[in-house]
Amino acid sequence: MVYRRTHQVVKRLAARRSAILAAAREAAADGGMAAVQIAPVAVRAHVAAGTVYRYFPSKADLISELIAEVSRDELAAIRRAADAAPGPSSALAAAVTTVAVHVLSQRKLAWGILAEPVDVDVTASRLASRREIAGEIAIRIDAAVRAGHLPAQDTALAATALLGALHESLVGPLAPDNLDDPVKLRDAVQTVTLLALRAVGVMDARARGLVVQATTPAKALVGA
Amino acid sequence: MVYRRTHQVVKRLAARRSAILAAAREAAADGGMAAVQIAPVAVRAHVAAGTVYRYFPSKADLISELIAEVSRDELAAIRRAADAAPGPSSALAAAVTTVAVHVLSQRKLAWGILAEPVDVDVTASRLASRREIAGEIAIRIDAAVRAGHLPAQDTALAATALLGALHESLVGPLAPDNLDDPVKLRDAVQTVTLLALRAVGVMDARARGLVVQATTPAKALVGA
DNA sequence: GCAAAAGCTGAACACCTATTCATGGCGTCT
DNA sequence: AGACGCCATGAATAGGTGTTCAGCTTTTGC
Repeated sequence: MVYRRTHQVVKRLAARRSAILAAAREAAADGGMAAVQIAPVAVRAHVAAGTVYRYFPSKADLISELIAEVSRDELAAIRRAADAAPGPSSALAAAVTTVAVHVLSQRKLAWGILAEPVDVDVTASRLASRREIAGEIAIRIDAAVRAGHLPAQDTALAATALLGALHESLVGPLAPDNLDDPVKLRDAVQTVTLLALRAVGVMDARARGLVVQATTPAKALVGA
Repeated sequence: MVYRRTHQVVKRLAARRSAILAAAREAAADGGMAAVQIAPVAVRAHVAAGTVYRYFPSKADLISELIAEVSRDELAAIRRAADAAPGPSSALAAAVTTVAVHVLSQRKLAWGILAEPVDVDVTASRLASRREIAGEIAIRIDAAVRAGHLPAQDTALAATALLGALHESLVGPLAPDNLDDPVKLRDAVQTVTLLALRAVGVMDARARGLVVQATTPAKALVGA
């Protein structure tokens, strides 16, 4: 063998791969999943269309990785927020709020990751993504239940329902469209968080709504 | 003019149109929206592919009407159930239960109507469908609020969130897949109804969960 | 029965984007 | 410096499905 990948090359390859993924993410954040087409993404990443296929076997794989990546970031943010909370109930509230703020900060991207029609099959990665997030929420609900703050319940189902409520009301087609106003945005987050927490049995949810103020402002979360 | 539509012909045309819509509905109930393709639908309706275009300008229109039709049926069922209830809270519970039972009875169809990726743009009719159903739920929430059974709240947002919770947990990708068992089915309906009612502030929701027993059994609702 | 008009047919077309692959360029090792 | 081979290119290809339309069938009114 007269050719071996040098460290420099490996780094360049990795960078290019990241660039392609980043380009896909930008495209999705910009115009939804519909905008994630091979040719435009390639242009964004400053490579040729064929090059994309040297890094991803197919468009489905590209989008799947995109979903996985966003999902990982989201999960990390949720954990960070929840772990920083003083108790199980606050942790749950923080987790819910984090999801709400994130999806609102990146509506198009969230819609694309969650539910937007795509011409390739990405059900598997979407399922995995939802499972991860729902699982994390379920864990937090469970903790609150064990701490005696919530009634016993089917935590998995409850977590799924919570996410459904958040997504539908904040990024779904019926979501209010005037959420650019920061005040209304915060109101929406608070209202939905309140609903979600009451759904699982929190009684003093209104008081906990204040945790919204304690979390990192939306701006800082946009990039995460 | 030596040709005028006779009553008989008008009836035949209407019948054919219905047949095509029915075929589309069957296809959707059978294999989701992905199965609603012009050629197969035409076969099911016993017409040629071209004939479909004599009744619907495009596939998007066909699917839009399908969505509208199912939505109308759903709305009627919700109203019927809610109006039969003795009071505002029961009406709300009945409405929620009806939605839950219906989507569970026709998972594939519901998924297709609500969220399944489609290759044509049906956002408008989906939006209208959601708006109608959510509006009806909002009305029922509002009635309960006015009766003093629920705290004041943004009823439109609450209704949207409720539907999101129902849909995600019952027909979404994370929905339990063993809901063929009638017992588990009823459990799921009851659990999700409980969650939904608590979300809007019902305190004695557990007791109201019993309304599930009072509603028409799933079997009778399948065709509706 | 016949001409005119509407309805129906289904094979051919059109369109759109993911995917391929022959070609050229660049990095690596002796 | 030179030869070898990986990497990148992007125009051409492929494939599938919605849509069209010229010809055929059915219905109507006389």
